[in-house]
Amino acid sequence: MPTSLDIAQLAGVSQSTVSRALRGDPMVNEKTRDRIRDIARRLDYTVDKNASNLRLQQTRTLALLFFEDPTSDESNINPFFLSMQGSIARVCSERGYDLLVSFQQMSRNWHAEYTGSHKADGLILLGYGDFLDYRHKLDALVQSGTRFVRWGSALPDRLGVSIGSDNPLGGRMVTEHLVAQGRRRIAFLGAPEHSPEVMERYRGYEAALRTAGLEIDPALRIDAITTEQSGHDAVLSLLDRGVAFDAAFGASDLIAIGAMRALADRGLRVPDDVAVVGFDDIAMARSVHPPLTTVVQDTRRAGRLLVEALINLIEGKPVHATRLPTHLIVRRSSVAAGSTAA
Amino acid sequence: MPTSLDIAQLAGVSQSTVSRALRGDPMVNEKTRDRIRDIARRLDYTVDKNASNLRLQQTRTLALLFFEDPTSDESNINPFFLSMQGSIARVCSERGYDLLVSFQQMSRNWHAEYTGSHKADGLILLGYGDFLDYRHKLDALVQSGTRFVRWGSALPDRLGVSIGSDNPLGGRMVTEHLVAQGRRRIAFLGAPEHSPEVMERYRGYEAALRTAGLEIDPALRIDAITTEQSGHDAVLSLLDRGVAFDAAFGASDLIAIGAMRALADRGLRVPDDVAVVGFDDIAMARSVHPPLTTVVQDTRRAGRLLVEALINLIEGKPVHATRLPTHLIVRRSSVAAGSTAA
DNA sequence: CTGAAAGCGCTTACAG
DNA sequence: CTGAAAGCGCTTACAG
Repeated sequence: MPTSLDIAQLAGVSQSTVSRALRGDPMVNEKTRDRIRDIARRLDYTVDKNASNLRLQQTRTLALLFFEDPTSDESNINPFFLSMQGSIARVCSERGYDLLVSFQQMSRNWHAEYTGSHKADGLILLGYGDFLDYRHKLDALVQSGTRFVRWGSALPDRLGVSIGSDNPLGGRMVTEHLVAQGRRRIAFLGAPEHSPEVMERYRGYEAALRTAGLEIDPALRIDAITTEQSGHDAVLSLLDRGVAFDAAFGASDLIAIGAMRALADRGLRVPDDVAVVGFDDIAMARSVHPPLTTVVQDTRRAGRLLVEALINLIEGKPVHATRLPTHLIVRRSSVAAGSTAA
Repeated sequence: MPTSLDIAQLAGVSQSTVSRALRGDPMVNEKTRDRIRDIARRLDYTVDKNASNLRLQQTRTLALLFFEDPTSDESNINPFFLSMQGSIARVCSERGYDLLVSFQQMSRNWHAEYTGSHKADGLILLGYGDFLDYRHKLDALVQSGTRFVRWGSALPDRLGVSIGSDNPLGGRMVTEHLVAQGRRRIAFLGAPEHSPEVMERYRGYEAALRTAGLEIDPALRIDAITTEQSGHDAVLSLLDRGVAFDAAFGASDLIAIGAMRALADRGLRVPDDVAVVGFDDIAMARSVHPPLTTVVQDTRRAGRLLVEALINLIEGKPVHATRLPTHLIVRRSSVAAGSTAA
């Protein structure tokens, strides 16, 4: 690999001048600069990032950390998070940053591993299992002065900057829609205690039921983590307990899709016997049968905001938590054929 | 951030000794080593990667480059490639490598950008648009001595190391299956000229037809790139041309899923009127209606092989192209209710 | 077993 | 406008 010294020798100037010319320093003579750049191009020269990063004390790299649900054995990343990666990667390259991607366990020391070692200037945190563990890790990150942003519900400032959807509104819209469809016994499939976002969705659900004058029956709430299997199991256990319900609100699309499978397994028709709604609008929501009504989160915008917030943080600019609008997209899983409502 | 010099001062030793102790050099006294490690842990010290990489002339980082189809406007990465990322990331971390991820245009100079600049020790190439452009880029990479592996069909050695599925076999299995279902006019949706993998699948299709004594009708072959839209359009144009067919083999699941939509739009039943088969087994293949018969490629193993081959290349060990076994998974999209065959 | 020193390839304040 | 020099934080050959 050629170095700036090689270029300097060929151009008959000092290595300092090469460095200046290549960085576009206006002080260098235009002719000299052009000559140097020509030679650099000819030799296919690129600045050694390790050397320049070391000198500049930066990395121009962001680390995207996905968290696996510890309870699932596999690389079970919710496709919803994966769909954000495209936009994150695009905005990073737009802003001249590289993106390091890693699937993480909660046990690792993210600060030491990424920012402490100067592999990255900051972290983007996506997805997580149980929030109790996660909270400790966030606290530690704040302690160590690590720059990070995360996708989630906006929590007290000390846990860092978060970008997230308007989950309470989403939960309310889903529930109001189901009520408008004439549903009265709406099951909630999700684990509010283990995730603030799910808690917000649940609060929206409760609020809508209350407004509609419907009972909030604890028997209708059942834990589920974000996997099809878990949604499937949740429905089976409701049925086995003999709990009557005419609708199911899955805290995520994966849960809702698993729920639809379980209903089909037991010979129940969606939406005629049970209307089903999810949350996320992953690609599969459109393609399942019947297509799934769900809450759309703007992953494109989310990715952009995450990256831009993190870069602002790194550059010492002010940053605040942001809540993104959501909207309901009604598909067939929640609208019975004979239904009068849209 | 503490440096090794800070540790040295606290431990009352030289900075060299700290470096040796932390790297586990057996020459340092055990007690000294333990003391140094204790202090390092207490200060939350981590080796500066820029400094150590510069000194060692390596990066311990691999770059995963996804190629977007230039004809599609959006971050339209085939989910099949995304599903490989999980396994790639896992194996990287297992082997102590970091993973840089980027969505690339064909126009960029990957060598200069990643390996030349010492951001990565090697490249993993996944997905691409037109092979003609791609081939030039691969040639250039070989010229520059860049270490890289790619997912694709095994081509002549000068284009680098490739890991890919047994596409000819996959194409044959699909076609034999359709023939066994009594189908005689099997459309092929894909662009063999623009992708060696698709060409291999097409060859398998031709071979199976020939063995079955069926005609190879050029009218049944229609170009499509790997998007639902393109599969959709391909079927519409076949229908509009009045080409009769009782089965469609999509060169990818996305194409096949788009084809199913187009058939539904035109009031044709799958599989009764037209049997449909895809290739890849993306998650959506299971969830579409009817579920899609397809060829399973082992993405887990593929990811592992890609990473391990690249690391071997980097370490100067011998590496060879590998072809992975595939198998057909039969779902309802290809088996009519009254069908006698399995 | 340990330390002093060189050097990886840059960037930039300082001097001219 | 340009060059000589310092220094970013490591690793390791060399000397003891």
